Amino acid sequence: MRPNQPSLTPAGEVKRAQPPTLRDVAEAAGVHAATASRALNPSTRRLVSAETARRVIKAAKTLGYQPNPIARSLKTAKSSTVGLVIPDLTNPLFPPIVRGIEDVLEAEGFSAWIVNTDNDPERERVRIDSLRSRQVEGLIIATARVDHPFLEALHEQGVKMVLVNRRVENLEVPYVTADDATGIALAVRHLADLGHRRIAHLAGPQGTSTGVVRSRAFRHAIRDHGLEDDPSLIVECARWNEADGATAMRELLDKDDRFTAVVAGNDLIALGCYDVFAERGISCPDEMSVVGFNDMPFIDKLRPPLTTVGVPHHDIGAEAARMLLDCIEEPERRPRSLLLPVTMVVRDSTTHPRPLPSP
Amino acid sequence: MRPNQPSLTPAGEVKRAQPPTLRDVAEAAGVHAATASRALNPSTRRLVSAETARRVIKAAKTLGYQPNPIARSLKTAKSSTVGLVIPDLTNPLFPPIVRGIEDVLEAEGFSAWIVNTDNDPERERVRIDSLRSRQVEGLIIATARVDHPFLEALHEQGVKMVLVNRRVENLEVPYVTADDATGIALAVRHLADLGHRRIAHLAGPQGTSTGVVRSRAFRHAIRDHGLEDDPSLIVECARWNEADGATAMRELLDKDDRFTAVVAGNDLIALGCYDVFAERGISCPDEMSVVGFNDMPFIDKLRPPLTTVGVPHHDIGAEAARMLLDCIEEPERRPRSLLLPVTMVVRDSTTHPRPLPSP
DNA sequence: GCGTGGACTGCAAACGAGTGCGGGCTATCA
DNA sequence: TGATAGCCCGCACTCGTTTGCAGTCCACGC
Repeated sequence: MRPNQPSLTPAGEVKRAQPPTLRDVAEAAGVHAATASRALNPSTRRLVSAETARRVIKAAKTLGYQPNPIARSLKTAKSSTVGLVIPDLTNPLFPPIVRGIEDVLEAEGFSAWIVNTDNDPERERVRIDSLRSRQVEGLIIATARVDHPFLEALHEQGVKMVLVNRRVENLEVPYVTADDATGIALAVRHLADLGHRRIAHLAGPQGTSTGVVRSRAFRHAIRDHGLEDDPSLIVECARWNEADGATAMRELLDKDDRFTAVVAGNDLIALGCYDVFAERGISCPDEMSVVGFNDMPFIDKLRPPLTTVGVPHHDIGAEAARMLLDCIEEPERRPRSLLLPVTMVVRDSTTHPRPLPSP
Repeated sequence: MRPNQPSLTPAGEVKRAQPPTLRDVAEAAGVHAATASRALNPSTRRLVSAETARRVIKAAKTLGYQPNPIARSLKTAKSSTVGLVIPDLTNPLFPPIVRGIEDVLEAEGFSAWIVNTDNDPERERVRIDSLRSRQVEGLIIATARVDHPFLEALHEQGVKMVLVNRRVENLEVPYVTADDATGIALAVRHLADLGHRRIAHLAGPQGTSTGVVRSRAFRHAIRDHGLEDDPSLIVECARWNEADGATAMRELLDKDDRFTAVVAGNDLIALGCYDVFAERGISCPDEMSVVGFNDMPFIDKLRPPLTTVGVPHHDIGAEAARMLLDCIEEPERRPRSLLLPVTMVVRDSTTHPRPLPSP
């Protein structure tokens, strides 16, 4: 039945190609499987004598015994596994976060199942259900929207989770995000220092907390610096990508030609601006300054290198993972969230505004 | 003991918060668990009467029954899981491949464990061991080197695997790669057509099949077009990244200033060239043309947009996954490999050579 | 009327590890 | 010497599912 049948030794016993099991170890050490189990598990080792523990451990090592995590999970109802829910892995924002998460999980003996939702709620539901049926012990979620009933339902069912990059309104769930408000304030100050007075904002989707926080911070910063406070200078992008960034930029240019700088909701939206500049022959930064957000990999290689707000992606992932592990270990702890510091990364997409042509 | 204790109904029975099990379904349908199992599994459903199958399925649906994959794996020794071994997820080459893999796996009810090796052999060994102990049914490997004893050992132990982007010498293991040789031939022809006669090559590491195949194809193409065949124009990069690409480019420029174009082993190496151009005030493409390889995301946004060889990353992943599933389903089939077609993507980093300054 | 066969279904034993419980042994003390 | 406590260790069951085997029931044919 099995492709490679167990071969018979001359003595007639079956030589198993299968990896050794706990019983094999026990037998080799001359003890019962239960004893072997206790000897191998540090937290129960005190229940066996030092001598037998030593024998069992040695036998395990010589046999190359590896505990079967599936059997262990079945018995303990713990999987040492968490789910990681992101919109799309090919968005360069996420790989560094994922690495941060995995680096922490790995150190604790955990692993992550990654699922992509493509921002489709139905797909998200299906994929999360599948994660839960795989007995994940918690979820790290990067797809949260401001109003997200499904996540609320999960939370009420007691599913442990941590949000990254996003928050959900009225939901007592820990989150880890960059300090978006400060980042935007830094960006606006940078432009104001350069002399810009009329600054536009291509806001991210207002269905995401990130979009809301950043655009609110933008309005505050404009007022704090006494800059031109014109609501029509704020346009919302439907999604966080280049195409929608370009669309918003075109809309903005069509109705107003007097602003000299743009704060983009994130780097991809800034990329969309670049596309429109190319279309319309606008030179950046001479005619228009742009600031992005995130400092994505390779964004420094663009034409021109993008001035942006640097975000500690790896740390965001790492902190989120650590926080989720904390929640798993002590379920009674109350949620604690984290805002990670950002930095202003000045490159070549921003400069002094060109004096307006005299009329 | 358990944090949320099972609550008691007025009747005194225990209301379990736990998800329903197969026995619950069986009980609800008035049959034995074995029968329920057969009814729920399409391939054994013919063993039970249509009527009971209907009852069981209905009961499962009303209870919201989800089979426990852990218990199933323990019994069947199949995990519906494969391992995916890559050097580093933050290399933009991999996310599209990963998506291709997951799209196929998901459709077949499989999932992937992703591990990053950072090209460290020891780390690779540990991570693959951990995958195996998690009972993965096969591996997709993107970290293969030309000489890779560990992979050979795995293969001899009967571990099913598929290589992506790479091959291993003398190893009968299926692989899926881009048609590297044709890609390089296209790149050289493109430069030859533009009038370049003296073309350099920043080869990838010769410890990887990709590096070997591409540099061999480069030498062939140079001869086929009757171009200047100077071995000193080929420099090997230690790794496939920007820093090593830049190092190689500096070395090349220091010893020869008469070549007018470079074929980079991949896009990241080409990025390294860009850095050196900036350092030394060389203008691209006016003074030096560059061709990359892979057509990474966002590489079209560079200064200047990179001419490169387009590779169907998503398809590579998808085909590799399909191939692995085939190997799992019919272990006796002989290995079959795949070379996927590439395309020439001409952008602005290549142009006619500038006539050499008259002496 | 009895044997035969086919169609279902239940029983019980697995898969590999973890764990409450009890039994055996030794040491200690009266 | 006998009772007791304490330390180790093994027995047996459990997690949820699959599956070989055996049994039941009914219909059919000789």
